[in-house]
Amino acid sequence: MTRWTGKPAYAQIADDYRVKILTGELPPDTPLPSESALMDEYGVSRIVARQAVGVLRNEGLIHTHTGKGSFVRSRSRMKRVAGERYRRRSSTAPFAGDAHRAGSRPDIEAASAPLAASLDVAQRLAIEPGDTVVRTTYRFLADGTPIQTSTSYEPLALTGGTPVERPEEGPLAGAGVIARMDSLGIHVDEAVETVTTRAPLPSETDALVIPTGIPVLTIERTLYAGETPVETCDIVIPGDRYALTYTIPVTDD
Amino acid sequence: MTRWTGKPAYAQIADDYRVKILTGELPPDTPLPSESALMDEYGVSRIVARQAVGVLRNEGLIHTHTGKGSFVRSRSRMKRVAGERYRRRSSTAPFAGDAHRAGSRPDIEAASAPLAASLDVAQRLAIEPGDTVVRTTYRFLADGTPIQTSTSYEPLALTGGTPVERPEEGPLAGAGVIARMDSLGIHVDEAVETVTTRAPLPSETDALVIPTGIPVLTIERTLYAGETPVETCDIVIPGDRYALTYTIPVTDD
DNA sequence: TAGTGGTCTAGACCACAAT
DNA sequence: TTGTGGTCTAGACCACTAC
Repeated sequence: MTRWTGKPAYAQIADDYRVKILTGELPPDTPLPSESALMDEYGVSRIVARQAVGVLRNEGLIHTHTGKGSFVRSRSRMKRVAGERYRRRSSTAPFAGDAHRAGSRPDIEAASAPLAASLDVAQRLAIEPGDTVVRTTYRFLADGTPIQTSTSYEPLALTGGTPVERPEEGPLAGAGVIARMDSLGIHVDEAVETVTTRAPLPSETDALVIPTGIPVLTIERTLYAGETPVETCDIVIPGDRYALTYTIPVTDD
Repeated sequence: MTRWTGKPAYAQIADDYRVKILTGELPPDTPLPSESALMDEYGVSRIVARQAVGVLRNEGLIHTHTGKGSFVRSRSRMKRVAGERYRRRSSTAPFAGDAHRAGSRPDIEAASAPLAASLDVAQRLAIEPGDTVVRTTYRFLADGTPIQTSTSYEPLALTGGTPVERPEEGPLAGAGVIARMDSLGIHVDEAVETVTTRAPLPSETDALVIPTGIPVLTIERTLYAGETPVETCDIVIPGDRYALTYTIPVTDD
């Protein structure tokens, strides 16, 4: 590493290979040079070679497997179209539709329990903190690999004592919130989604099998029947496997 | 580091401080122990202490400054509400409104030039590859700090020879695409946005001053007048400074 | 001047994968 | 058995910051 271009050695090595990956000179699944090969090629110590590889891994451009090597990541994204998700008459939950369109076999794990609403959840549902809500945690899988988690909260005041009190049980199990609420005469007519991104929590890394360097998309979604919030949930999806599409009407003000 | 819990030392140290940060035990701007303090506390070498700090930095939980130390990052997000952005009669570009609502002083840099449409841009605008488009690159700043870049493409066939051919010049400079198109009798009535997340490119890190470990949100947006796309653009925003809100009507299908 | 983080060298042992 | 990446030690020099 004799030439000095104002950047540290590891950054220059990372830059070189980033260009090769992004231009397609190194297509997906191509192996990168081993750490010792990089040491020879650039005349640096192993730490520096590793650091360069680490940068690319943290950018999500490559993945590494011990004993095998580093490989260019392939990027393909499932499309989640908000407008298609929220249809009153669909008989299955929106996720199943997404998966079918992508040619994947969907699977949903769900478990629910009542609990007292936290301050945050109470605000989102326009109820009092401490009021009872039914919390349901979901994990969605496509072809056996987990691809989305969701934690949903519904006021027990709406569903308590009805056949649809628990989303994963009863006659409308797996049918989706909108259909279940419809069966109670509650007609959801609006969904509000707030999208953010961040690094995954360790628990999310486990639950969703997220490789190092991949951020997650988080969606805070609240469903409204008129002015009344009837469900709110937190959705977490791996950022490299999904694209979210929204259609917004342009109004006259 | 005598106790062994199945995780490498650096991961355990990172876990300890991640918990302290996420639970609020270490509030924003709190300094973390220095590397040598971590070496003493856990009985590890400097490399390991640094690695632990590096994990937290890559997760966006802390930021480090040479000669000063590591500090818990403060997280506050600007809200970008899609429904409020797309109003035909607003006199300023949507970004200025976002900024004003957040109490920030907005500033917009823009530069445009004609060029031949790439395959991708041509598909998005439903024109032929090679057709001339006007490309405008924007950089949006709030209180002097860059907060969003955008690269916009408009078919020259729509705007060529009119006073609004270049977005940053003419009578409607800074008024936004929708107003400019309106002045030509082209009435935008729909926006389609596709949101993804990824690590920033080096150029984006520079242009947006993105700290290590922060992903970006990318929005591919196309504006339609009826069935006709009239503008498409690629928006890049730092993932830690924005939340995107969308309102979706629930239809009967 | 002392302390901080940023970079780097030269080793070492381990688990895993391919042969 | 050989090569790979994963972890770790014990040093070193530098630039920047605070005092």
